[in-house]
Amino acid sequence: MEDQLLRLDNQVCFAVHAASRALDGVYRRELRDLGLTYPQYLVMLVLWEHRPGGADGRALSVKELGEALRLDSGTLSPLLKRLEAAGLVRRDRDRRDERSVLVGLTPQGAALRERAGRVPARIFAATGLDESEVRHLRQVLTRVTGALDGALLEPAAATGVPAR
Amino acid sequence: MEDQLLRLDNQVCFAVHAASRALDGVYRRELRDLGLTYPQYLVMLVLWEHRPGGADGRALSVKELGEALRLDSGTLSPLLKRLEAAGLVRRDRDRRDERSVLVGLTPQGAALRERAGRVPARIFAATGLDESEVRHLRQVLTRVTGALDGALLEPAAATGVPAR
DNA sequence: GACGATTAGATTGTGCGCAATTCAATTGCC
DNA sequence: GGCAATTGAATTGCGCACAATCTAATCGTC
Repeated sequence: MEDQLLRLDNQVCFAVHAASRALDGVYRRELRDLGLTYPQYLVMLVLWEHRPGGADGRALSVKELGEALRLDSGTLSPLLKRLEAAGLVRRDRDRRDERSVLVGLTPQGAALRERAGRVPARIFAATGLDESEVRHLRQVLTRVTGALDGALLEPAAATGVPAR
Repeated sequence: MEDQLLRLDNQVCFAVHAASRALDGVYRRELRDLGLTYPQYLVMLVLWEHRPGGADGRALSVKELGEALRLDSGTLSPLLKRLEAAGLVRRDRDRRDERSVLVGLTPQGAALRERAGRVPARIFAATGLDESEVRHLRQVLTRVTGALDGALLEPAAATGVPAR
């Protein structure tokens, strides 16, 4: 019986892993003519979101981007350099705190938003889910991610009863 | 309103992506003293499963492993070489079909199964889910993965109504 | 104001994942 | 039997992800 539970658990972890890769595959196709990968698209989404006006909305530091996307500088630094090389973002040192690098959109980066507009609908259709399932799935996964991140902060063996 | 839905869709995709990485992080810690990464652990799970007896259970080809794990040779070849270098698996050409490589467990690889036994329970605890939630989540994700893989086989723009 | 501690990014190294290509073995067709 | 097409692995190239380390800037404390 315990064996049953454990097998089930393995399957759900694998299911998350496999679903993530399958999503990545569909995004890869849908983003190809935008010249973006899925992680790059995520960065662009955050940037688009934070300048709802058109003008020169406020830029975000690498740290803020990392907090929003749960990524560290080891991932973001090279990714942002690629977006910069593609002409989509600018990276400038913050004059108020020279440790920070502020990431902002170029006109081309801002303009890309419109072309990316149809992507979510295609992905949504490809999942075969309805809206309430999406809502529920998001809620469950967000809770799980929080629990997993919390578990990582604990010693290491805190899976059950506290030490007596 | 539609915009709202699209945002939700972006969120659920990100939730899958983030949950997958969070899971990977917890597995990383739990598998550290086994010397395995999560993908390596998945390969070992498949091998352990396919030789339930103790003896010299049947080996699996790289192709069969790839089908079970949804991975291609570009990922599996170097991964299996690392497992081989670690002394956990053997790789031998199939004498019946010299194109195939059969992957089998070494005694050390088989022995590792026991030490890995406690891992699933720790992961399960870390997710904070109960058994029925796990079951439901697995079912939804498996369905989504199938739908996404199916969508990849279609032309590219088949998001809605078929052409009239 | 000087100095140790902290913080933000960048860099390096390792491994996963996939597309595209290559090569050898096998199969199919004539 | 001979040759083209197919199949199974391996390799190459690129990008993501994370740990560990490094550097420079800033902050705290005295």
